[in-house]
This record gives sequence, structure tokens and C-alpha cells, in this order.
Amino acid sequence: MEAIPRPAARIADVAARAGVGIATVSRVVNDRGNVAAATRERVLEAIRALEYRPSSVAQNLSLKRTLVIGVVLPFLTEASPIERVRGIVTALASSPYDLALYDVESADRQQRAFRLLSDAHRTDGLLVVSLIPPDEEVRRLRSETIPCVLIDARHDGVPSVVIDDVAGGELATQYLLELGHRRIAFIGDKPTDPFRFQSSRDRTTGYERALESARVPIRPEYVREGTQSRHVARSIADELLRLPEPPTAVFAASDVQALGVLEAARALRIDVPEQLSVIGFDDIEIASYVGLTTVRQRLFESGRRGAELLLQALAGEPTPAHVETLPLDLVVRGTTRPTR
Amino acid sequence: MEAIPRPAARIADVAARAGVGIATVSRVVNDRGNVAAATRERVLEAIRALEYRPSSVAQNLSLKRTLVIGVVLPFLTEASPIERVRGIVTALASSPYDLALYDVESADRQQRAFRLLSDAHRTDGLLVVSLIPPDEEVRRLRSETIPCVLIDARHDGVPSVVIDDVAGGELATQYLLELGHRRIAFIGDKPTDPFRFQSSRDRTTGYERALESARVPIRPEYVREGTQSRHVARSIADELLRLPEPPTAVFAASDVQALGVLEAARALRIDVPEQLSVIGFDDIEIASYVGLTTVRQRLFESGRRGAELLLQALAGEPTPAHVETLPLDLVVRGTTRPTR
DNA sequence: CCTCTGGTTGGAAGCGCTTTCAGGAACAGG
DNA sequence: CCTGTTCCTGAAAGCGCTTCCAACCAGAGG
Repeated sequence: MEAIPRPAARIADVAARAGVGIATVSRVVNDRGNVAAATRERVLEAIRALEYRPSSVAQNLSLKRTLVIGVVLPFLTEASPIERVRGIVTALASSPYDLALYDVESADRQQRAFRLLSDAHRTDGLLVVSLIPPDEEVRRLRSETIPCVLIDARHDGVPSVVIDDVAGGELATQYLLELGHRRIAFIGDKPTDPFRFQSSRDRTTGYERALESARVPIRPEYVREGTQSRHVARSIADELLRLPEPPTAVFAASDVQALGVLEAARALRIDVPEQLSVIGFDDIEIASYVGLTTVRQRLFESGRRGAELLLQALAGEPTPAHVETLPLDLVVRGTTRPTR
Repeated sequence: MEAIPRPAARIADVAARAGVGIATVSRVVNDRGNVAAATRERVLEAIRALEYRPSSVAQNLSLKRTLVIGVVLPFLTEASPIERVRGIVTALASSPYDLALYDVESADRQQRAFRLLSDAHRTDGLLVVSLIPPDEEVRRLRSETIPCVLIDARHDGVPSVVIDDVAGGELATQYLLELGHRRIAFIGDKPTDPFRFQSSRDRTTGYERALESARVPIRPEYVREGTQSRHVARSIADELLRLPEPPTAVFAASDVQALGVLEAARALRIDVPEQLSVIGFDDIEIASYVGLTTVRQRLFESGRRGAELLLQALAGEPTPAHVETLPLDLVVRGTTRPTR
């Protein structure tokens, strides 16, 4: 337990101690053939004695790779990105790649782009989650042949793992319609949200389509937008429920927002699901605890699958499909009920 | 949007194009003084034209640093480590350091130690969460002067951020006692769990102390151990509640386990909190949704604080205290009630 | 006994950057 | 017009590793 600062051993130290050339040490370390057994043993002994570990930085420079996969995503603090990261971590666990996380939550888009770019060199591949990379950046990545896979985002020519948000919106709305609901409200994200507004908009489209094909008129006062937060969703729901003709069902574009709706209902002593049906989207972990009916998207799976695709690309295998669409399932729990 | 693979520009390319030496380019890039304005402009122009970005790998090799902080932790898939990671990410956001995640969930201890060691070179500092690093490793880290901070773990001479688990256990148990409960069960982790058994054991100690000072006899059949899972806790709780003389209150060593207790009670149609009080530990996000009374530990804060300490050490500032203990709070929600 | 073959080995060149060091230019003062 | 400063600048030496290539050694075959 001595605390004498001693610099880490370098390959030359090992070579000197074993009385061989550094090339030989390198061969032993990397298990590249043609080293006499006796020599190998001597080198191994020296490595042990010196506690030598190759500097990955130097290896990387020499090999022109980094063995790290960059994951760029917004809102790491929220439940659904976390779920995806879990999937990514799982897929990467058995690979030689490390994972570097870049949360762009607070950064403005400029800075985000900048970081991405300047980090291109320190990354063998990129996983971009819920973010659409600027054309400029995609061009660069491609010209430097750094593989990239998008998760929950699309960009021409970049492989991606997505869901069909329109279908998801339809699925949820149709289910409510089947239960007999006709006054169905929708709470989505603000289109000004630079990040995920596309998927929310698609879900809105799905909602509208479902209503249209059921010949239920769309009431503008039922279609609301807020930010992706329980708090805001709660106050929107509150307004909705105080309407002269309140909805009998609410479709929230995310579980987090659905939880806000649940809170609003509770505060107003409106029983769910007796007086109000609520359906969410995502199926985050909490959803199962509170018994929320929702549209499940495979968040974990999206991360895993995206990482797998990237790993394939990194391995030089051709990336199979350009856009991979993950299935959605309706998960019926306790917050929805037929109208009586 | 051409897809012609073109290798990334190197510093020499920039130098050539600008008609200067590479040293000058380096000076411009790093904003190190003494470059004539005209020269600087020419270099900047070349950088722009070639879309030059310095290779951080090469920089790192030259500078002998990596600008990455390694975070080693088990069970990234669970709620509480995630919460800590969030704190770490937050603290690191404004620093130049990147974050590399090493989840040791599946790996056995051997491999974990190995990874840690061999990665020492690719990391400027280490944050170890809920894991006690082997002496061997600590020695190495110290001799190579790689700063390290422990979160939710202790090791002689290594700064750490922890909580007082004994006090936490006492806090929870005392509260139940104050509510009038006398038949209080405890569900902790199996001591065989190589990872977190220490904190669970400390909480058990706290539980026992509280009972002792209240002169309430400890009943062995009330003190149970399981793994850190809702499922297992549920079946343990089930057994507990079927006892001829079932407990009127359960203290679970973690919120996740408390949720299992809640499930068991629901299945047995035992009303919480009317017939059974339940208190957890941690205050993970779900706890607030389900209204679980619990002992809050500042998970997010622990990550942030640990990262801050590491950053300080990295900056050469002396690390203030060796062991920093974060406060615990009793959060009373809806799963506890006085005995009538 | 000599040449050939194939397994071993070390020297040295790179990977792309930082930084030291010394040389040059320009300018001020004498 | 000369000398001393002050600035600017580029060559070159690392940083620690991989790998090409040439050299070497031994045993096999002739």
C-alpha cells in the first residue's frame, strides 16, 4: 500500500526487462503469432512484474480507432431515453467498445452540433437518439466513413430504428373509439420543441386519422399541446376536464403526460377509469406500477437494436435495412374502460 | 452530399495549405499566444476549408491525458444507479470531461477488476459507484496518481460520498415505532450479494437498534432477506403476511422491495395503510407516484457531489473531506399510518 | 558441408499532435 | 548604420504503440 507515485510501465520498459525488442512485446500482448514459447514466457513475466498495461490511447492512435461508441441524446434525465440507453449498454456489453454519453439537454443546437463534430475523431461510431443530425454533419460523418445509426429519428441514407408514430396514434385512438368514447382529447408536445416534435406531430396525425375514419368530428378544443412534462400536462388536463363538455377519454402523447392527466383527474375527484379513460404512450416502467393503459414502444429494444446495427456496420458487415420499424403494442391496464 | 470517402484532414494538411509549420497551426488551434494576426487568419482559413478538427486521440497521447472520466457501477438497469448517473452527467456537463460508462452487472468480479485496471490508462479519473474496489486496484490507481472517488462505498484513504445506512435504518424503524407499531418486519438483501450487502446490513443494524432502544424484542421470523427485486420481496412479504401473527408494518431496505410488499398486500386484499404500513428506502421516482413513504437518500446529489469532488481532484485542488455523508430524510406519504 | 526455408526477432517508420528550442525578422534605441 | 530586444516561426523530438521489413538462426534437404 505504498503511495510512491510511479509512472505506469511502458512497452519499452517491458522490452528492456525481458531483454527483447518492443515489437516482440507487442506481439505477445496482442497474441499475434510467431513468438518462441520461451521468449513469450519471459515477456509475460516482465509484464507481470511491471504491472504493464498497454496505453489504449497510444494503441488507438496507432490503430486509428478509438473503441468508443458515442451516444448522443437529449434529456438523459427522462425515463424513456434512459430506457434506450439501457438497451444500448446491454448490446455493447459483449463488444470491445466503450460507451461515451453526450447529453445535449442543456446545450443549444449550435453547441450540440459542434460537440458532435469535434468528437467525431474520438469515436468509432455514433448512435444518435431522438435527434436529427444536421445534413452538414451527416455529410462529414459519411465522408470520414464513421458509421452512424439513428434511434427514434430519421435521416436520408442513415440507417435508423424507429416506430410508426402515426400508427401508434391511430392505435391508441381506435382503442378508445372501440370502447365507445367519442369525446376524446389529445395532449401532445409543443411543435416549438426543437427535439421531439416530429413524433408528437405524427401521433397527432394518427389521432386525427382514427377519428376521421370513425367519422367522429375533430374538436380543436380537445387537441392540446404542452411540453413533455407531467406538470404542464396536468394543468392542460385540468382545463380540459373543466370544459362545459369535457372529454370522456384522453390520449396523451407520452406516459409522463398521461401521469399528469391522472393527477389532474384525481385532484378534481374524477374517477379513472369510471368517469375518464386515459391512455399514454411509451410504456415506461412507472406505467405498470400505476396501471396505466398505454401504447408500448420497445424503448429498450430500440437501443439494443440500434447498437447492434452500429456494431454490424463497425464490423464491416453491410447494414441490412435502412429503416427498421419496431412494433407497437396496445397494453391495456386499468385506466381505460368502455363508456357505459 | 457527396459520398466520396475523404480522410479527415490532419494538422500537416492545414499547415501545408496555409503555408506555415505545424507548430503554428497548433498554436492557432489551441489559442496559445504569439501568432501574427495575418498568419492566424490564413491558418483559420485553411482549417475552415479543410474542415479540420484536431484528433483528440493524438492530442491525448501527446498531452498524456484522456479527458474522460470513467464511471464504474453495477446494475445500471436499476432505478437508483441511474439516478446517480444523472447527477454525474449533470456535474460533468460543464466540464471538458467526457463520461465513459462501465456497467459491471453481468461481469463477475474478476473481470470487473480486470477491466478497471486495463482501462486505467484511458481514464483521467474514476468514479466508482456502489462497489468497493479491491486494495490492489486502489494501490495501482494511487501509484499512477489517477484520482478516484467512491459513491455509496468506502475504502480507506479514498474520498467518498456516502450515507449513514445505520441511521437510515433507525430513522425508518423509529418512525414506525412512533406510529405505534410493534410488530415490524424487515426485508433486506441477501448477504451473499457481493455488491450491496453492506448497506443492507447496516440498515438491518439500524432496524435492530431502533427496536432495542424501544425495548421491542426482535423477532427473527420478521427479519428476512431476499435479492434486490420486487418479485422476491413480494413473495417474502406474502409469507410474512400469512404468519399466524403477521407484522403490522414492514420496513423494506429499498423502494423496489417495498413495491413488492405493496403488491403482496394488494394480492392478499390487505389494505395499505389501514391494515399494514410500509416504508421503503431510497425515494426513487416511482415512490412519489405510488405514494410510498420512504427514507430519501439523495441519489442524484450523490452522483453530482462525487463528480464534483473528482473534478476538484483533477484540477489539482486538495479534496476537502475524505468521507462526505449526505443527509437522509423521512418522506411521509400514504403507505404508513398510526396503529389504531 | 552448403544452401534453402521458415520461424523469430529487432529496428525503424509511422499514427497526429504538443512543445522546446533556436533561428529570423522587424523594430527600437544608440 | 549597428546592436539588442521582442515577436514570430518551423524543425524536430517526443507521447506509446503497431507493423513492415530486413536480418538472423536453425534445422532440413541436397
